[in-house]
Amino acid sequence: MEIPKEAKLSKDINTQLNFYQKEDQVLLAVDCIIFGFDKTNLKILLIKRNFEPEKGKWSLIGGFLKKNENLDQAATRVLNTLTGLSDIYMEQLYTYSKVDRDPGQRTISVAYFALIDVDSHQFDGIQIDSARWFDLDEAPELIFDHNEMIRKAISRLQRRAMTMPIGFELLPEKFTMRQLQNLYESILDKKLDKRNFINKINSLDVLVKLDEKDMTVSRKGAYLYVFDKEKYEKKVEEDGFSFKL
Amino acid sequence: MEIPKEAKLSKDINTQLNFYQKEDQVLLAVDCIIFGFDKTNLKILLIKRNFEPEKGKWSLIGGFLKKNENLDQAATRVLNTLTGLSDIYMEQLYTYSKVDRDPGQRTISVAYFALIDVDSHQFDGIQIDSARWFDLDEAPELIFDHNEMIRKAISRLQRRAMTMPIGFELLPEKFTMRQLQNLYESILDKKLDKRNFINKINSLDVLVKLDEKDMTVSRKGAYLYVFDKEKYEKKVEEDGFSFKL
DNA sequence: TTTTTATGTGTTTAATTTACACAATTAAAA
DNA sequence: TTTTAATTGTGTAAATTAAACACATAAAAA
Repeated sequence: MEIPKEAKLSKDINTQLNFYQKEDQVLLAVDCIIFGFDKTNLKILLIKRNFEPEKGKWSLIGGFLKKNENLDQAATRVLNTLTGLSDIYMEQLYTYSKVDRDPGQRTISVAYFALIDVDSHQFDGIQIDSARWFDLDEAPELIFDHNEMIRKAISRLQRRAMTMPIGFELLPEKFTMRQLQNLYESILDKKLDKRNFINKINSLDVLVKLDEKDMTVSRKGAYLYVFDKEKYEKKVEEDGFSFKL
Repeated sequence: MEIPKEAKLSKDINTQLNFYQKEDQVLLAVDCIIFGFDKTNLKILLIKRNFEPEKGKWSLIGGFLKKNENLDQAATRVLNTLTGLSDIYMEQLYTYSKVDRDPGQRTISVAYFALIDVDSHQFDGIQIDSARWFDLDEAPELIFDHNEMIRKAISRLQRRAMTMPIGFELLPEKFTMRQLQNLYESILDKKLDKRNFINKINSLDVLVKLDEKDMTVSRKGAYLYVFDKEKYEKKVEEDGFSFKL
């Protein structure tokens, strides 16, 4: 997201709890940390700015809140503009407000993170040369406080993955146990024991094992699973079940 | 699903750049959920609004972000204005942006929560503006989305209390084990086993037991403890210790 | 036929969490 | 002076959960 230099801000400064009309107004941006998983590695989607300031530098995608939408809608719109995708898991992360965070103009940014499955969504948006997937540990230096946003997003994702069934948002509908384990290893950035992982997942009793096998992955093939969302929600509703890995 | 071409994406970005002056600006408020503990119950501090809209209704304290401060500073300032207190634990909670959340004007609000010890801080501030402490389950209907903010704040506080040593922010410097347990029971809204609680706390090895006793609390008296912040931070630093209750 | 490569599967041990009860202290009351 | 009442302070056993650990199977490729 670009921030123009010629900022035009109200000069009014008031004490707390005054009539609204006299208060300072600000630009409110949304920036999206887009996580993707390609069956092996966790990645983030970045764009290269082709405009000033900070032209040529890598950045999160972003945009400004419009008058007639809320922040969730703004984040969804911004994501859709870049990728063409809709129905994507998104979650508000944190609001960044350092006075000079954007050298162009006073801007407050609400960071969101999104989870998408790279392979299932063969959108062309990332083919354009200004957007690219980066492995988490290969992400370049970003503009403003975007690196800080990513760090916080990773940490939030790690926590969420342990306590909510959001990992499936990063996988195709059908996936192998190994892919699921790879995903968690990528998110948590550590190796997991295969048998303990599978035992744990199975004990949660929210996956359905298909008869179908993925034969591309090994000579033997690997059984495919799907996440049974209805079953999960029923368990939450009726038994107060909570997904804990 | 729409798939943007390179040209289309560039155009969007340039449009944004060229017409930045026309980006909508908004009022950015901060609202503070102030938790207090009076050695028995967890409470929140509310004020009765003395201005329109919604004059006369109960509300969180709040104010507007000024252009020369960041959100943390705004929240600190707002809290200080009401209570006269500084050096208070505060944490950003969530940003609320429903289009018509404030009937007066389009306003986005960043919620913060604060933790203070009611008894140690005999501040005069709560006399002004019809401020009052409410037990959590006796809080009245609030304006706008403030009840929703409180629900989220409670849930965040519950999580934080289990994983960070923030409970001590709600207690006087010296406290008894029973007071600490009362605090956790209030926060988590459930009874805890006395012996298990004490064993757990002691196993963390971050409290110092004083020779001093609090004689007001029972005929026998109860030993006073203090949280050894330096020791805690040293453990975190050197051993990667993490506070888990 | 052998090699290669990834899948699929259980048990034992350690660590953590939970359940649970009674003696000690001392002010106040009898 | 003795009894009563209220609250503190303390440990162990059982249950649950987490962690460590190895080999046979399938099937394509060589």
